[in-house]
Parts: sequence; C-alpha cells; structure tokens
Amino acid sequence: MRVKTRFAPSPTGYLHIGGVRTALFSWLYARHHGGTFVLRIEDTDRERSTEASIQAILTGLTWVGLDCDEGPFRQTARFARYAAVAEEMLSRGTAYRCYCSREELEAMRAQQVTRGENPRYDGRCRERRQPVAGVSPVIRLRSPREGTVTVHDLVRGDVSFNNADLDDVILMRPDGMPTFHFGVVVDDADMGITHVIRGDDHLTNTPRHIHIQQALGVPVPVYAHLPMILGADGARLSKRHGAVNVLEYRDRGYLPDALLNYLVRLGWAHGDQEVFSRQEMIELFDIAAVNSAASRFDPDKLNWLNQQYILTRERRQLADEFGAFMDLRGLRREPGPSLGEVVDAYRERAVTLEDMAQASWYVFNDFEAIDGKAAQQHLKAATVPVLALAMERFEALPVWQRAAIHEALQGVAAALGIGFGKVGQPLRVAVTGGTVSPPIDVTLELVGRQRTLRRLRHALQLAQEQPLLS
RNA sequence: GCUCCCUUCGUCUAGCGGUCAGGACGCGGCCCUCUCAAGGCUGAAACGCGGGUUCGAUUCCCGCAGGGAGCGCCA
Repeated sequence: MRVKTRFAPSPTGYLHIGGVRTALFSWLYARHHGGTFVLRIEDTDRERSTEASIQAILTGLTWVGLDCDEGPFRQTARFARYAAVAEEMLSRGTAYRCYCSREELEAMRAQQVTRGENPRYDGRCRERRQPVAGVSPVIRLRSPREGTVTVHDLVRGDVSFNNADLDDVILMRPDGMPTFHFGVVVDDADMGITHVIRGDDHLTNTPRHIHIQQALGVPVPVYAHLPMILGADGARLSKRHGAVNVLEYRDRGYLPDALLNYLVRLGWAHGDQEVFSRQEMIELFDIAAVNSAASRFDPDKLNWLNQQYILTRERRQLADEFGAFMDLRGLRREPGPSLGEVVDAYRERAVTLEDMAQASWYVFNDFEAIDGKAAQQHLKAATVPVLALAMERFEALPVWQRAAIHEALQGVAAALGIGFGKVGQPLRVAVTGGTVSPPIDVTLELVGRQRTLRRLRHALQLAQEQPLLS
C-alpha cells in the first residue's frame, strides 16, 4: 500500500509549535515510506479563517522545510462535493435532516448534564417526515446506537467506545458548509489518505469519523494520535510560555533543522541519540515508537540543540543562514569581513543567530561608547603604555592577519614584562567596547586594521584622562 | 458530570520480568584558558500509591490518586 499522509491545519491563526510537530511526524512518516505528503487547509469556519493565517502557515512550513507533494487544497473550494455526498447519504438514509433549534439543543444538553449524562443529541429528528416551516435544517449522520467502535491507533493501541455514548454528529450546516467532521472524512477519502496522524485532542473524535466512513462505505484509514506538547509548567502551551508561533523562532535566530530536531525528540527517541540530521530522522523515525504521554516544551534543551547545530554546521551554509538572518533583521553587514570569517569566530559562543549578530555587532558598526565599568577597569593610566606600544607594533605589521597580530601582542607583553592577559583585555575593551569577544587576535583581524587603530587611539585618550592609580 | 487517554531524575527520554535503572538538557565541582565560550572529566538527581500474578516486578493485571483531552451548526 502506498502511504499517503496529510497535515490539515485550520487557518485561524499562526502556525504554532504543536502544529509543526504534527506536520513533522506526518511528513516523516510519508518520507520514511516513500509516500506522499498532502497539505490541506481546513477553512470551513468562515468566521475565523483568514487569508493572512493561510500565508503564515505556508511561510512557516516553508521555513521549516516540510514540503508537501500535493496541495495546498482548500476545503472552501470543494463545496459542491460535500453537498453531493451529503445528498447521497440523505437518499440512502444514512443521514437525515434535523430541524432542532440551537436553543432546543442547549436545553437538552443542560438537562442531560444535570442528570449526570454525557451531553449528546438524542436523535429526535431521526424519524421526522415533514420539514419544519421557516427552519433551514442541518444534516446529521444516522449513527449506530448499539455496539462499539474501536480505533486501531498506531501509538495508543486499540481504543474502544460505546456507540451509545456517541450521538448523531452534524455533517452539514444550514448554509451548506460541511462541519469539520464531515470535511475531514470526505477529504481524506477523496484524497486517498491512508494514515491520519494528528493531535491527541482528536482521539475522541475518531469514533465519529469511523461512523461516517462506514456510512460512506469508504476505507477507514490507519490512525495515529500524537501526545500533546505542554508548556514548561505542564499547562497547555500558550503565549505566556514564550514563543509558540514558529516564525518567532525564525526571527529569534533559531535554525529550522535544530527546531525540528528538538521537536522530533518530544515523544520519540531512538536509543540515546540526540542529534538527527533530516536524513537520519527520515530513516529512523518510527511512529509505533512514539510515546503516548504528553511532553513539556523545554526551551533550554532547544537552545542547546540550536547551539550544537550552529557549532557543527557547514561554514558556507551557516554563513548564508546568518546573512539571511541579518537581512531579516535589517542589520548592516558591510563594510566588514566576510560572513564566513565572522561565523567561524563567533559560532562557539552563540546559542542563536541573534546572539551571533549581537556579539559581532562591533565588527560592522562603530559603538557609541565603551561600557563604563569595563573602561574603568581596563582603560586606566597603567594601560597607556600597553595601548601605545600595541598601536606602534600594529602600524608596523606587514600583514593584518591573526598570527602576525598575535605575535605582535606577545612582543608587547614581553617588552613590558607583563602577562598576556594584561595586554589582551585592555585591547578587547578598546576595540569591542566590552569585555567579551573571541580570542583577541581573531577579533582584531575581523575588526580590521583601520578600525582597530582608530578605536585604540580613542581608548588611549580615555586612559590618559584617568587618574594615576594602578 | 460522562467518555477516552496518560504516569521512569526538575525536563526530554532508554528500558520491553533478574540492570550498580542508562543517556541528554539544566544544575554543582574540577581541568583547559588573554575575556567569553566551546571542550574534557566528575557529582547530585527518577520508577505516583495500594493490591495482585511470579522464585523475582520499573516492566504484566486490577484499583486509587494525580494530570490531560473530548462531550459545538470550532477545528
């Protein structure tokens, strides 16, 4: 059997992190089996669906690199089809028109709850022959009232439900819009979806879907219900847990590969392995090995993974990604060294591309002022000779290159009879405006000779103005 | 309330009847060191509770407790 999976978001907001994980697992399953991955936009909720959401979902998926083979399809483009299927069900008697008003249904539910029953439609329109004047009816499924349905779930195993606990689900609204339940089933069947991989929150919807499938006489797909992702505090993931919109991760300098790697390990493991390339994910992913318990989103571990990816990423690629990030954030990258050099120097101390941009800012831009505390500590009268001698040696250097710079600085330390640390730190403060940077020779090389000398001159002035205390 | 699901270090997880219960993140210590990192070594840290089954349960079964999801003309 040729595997076909789908991701079916509803465009009522941005693409969130839980959705990405669902999409990832569907995508992995399809890719692993050499199957097809379909994207379908479930936009039957006209009130809440927006064009902007569709765009956000699409760019989110693109950024993260989960490419679909078919779609995006839109349910709103398939009206006629749902109507035709519903009509057929009506004529075959597997569905019926229901004229109950919302108020009536509300009252029914309230009563049932007070009686301690599972609130559900009691089927009072099942045998109705005559339409009710002035009421445009909904269409309901005539579902079995006895027996059980069992969902054969790839991650949960068999889960059974009593049909008596389920009610006659609404298929079509009065305006001819299918409900979610009807839309998914018809679409999954029409599109030949073999495996439905979706969030845990749909598990209790599944028996209804199976009833619809049985009424339609279409094959029941294989189901796999994924556990939810919770916030760090165990509550449902929401904005107060930090970023939930995928694009926020892009904007904060996360690498899509790292995000996916983090997500794939939420609820799934392959022995002790933590880092998976896309290829490895595809090869090793096994839906049956997915955990059934919900997991919490841990930003610390995502950070660690992102750092690992930055650390080990191929130079050219990282430079490209960093460049794209700088552009996205409107950061200046010229004049200055090549991004390849920058990335080599800063990758070891950046958790995100944002960190990297921040840490290397002085390479491309002139700072307003040196950090006060740093200047006070490192640019004092005693450092005047260090700065002066360094400038002298730098001016004389035939090439502006780290080995030569390093040698020159060792010469300065030796000439003044002080340790390398007494040379490096004042220079660092002078040239970067702060106390943290890559090794001083590398830093100076990147900043460039002209800028270095200019900044040293300025720092020298500052140091000379300090009171003579050492 | 009803139905369904879940339960190993703080977190993500390995485990699939006999293990010193392993790894990773985070946290502590040490080493390396011109700053910050990265890296190396190392330490603390878990089987929710109660019954069974079994020679033996983290592992199988049943309760309980705790968490979660669903019960819409939302998806």
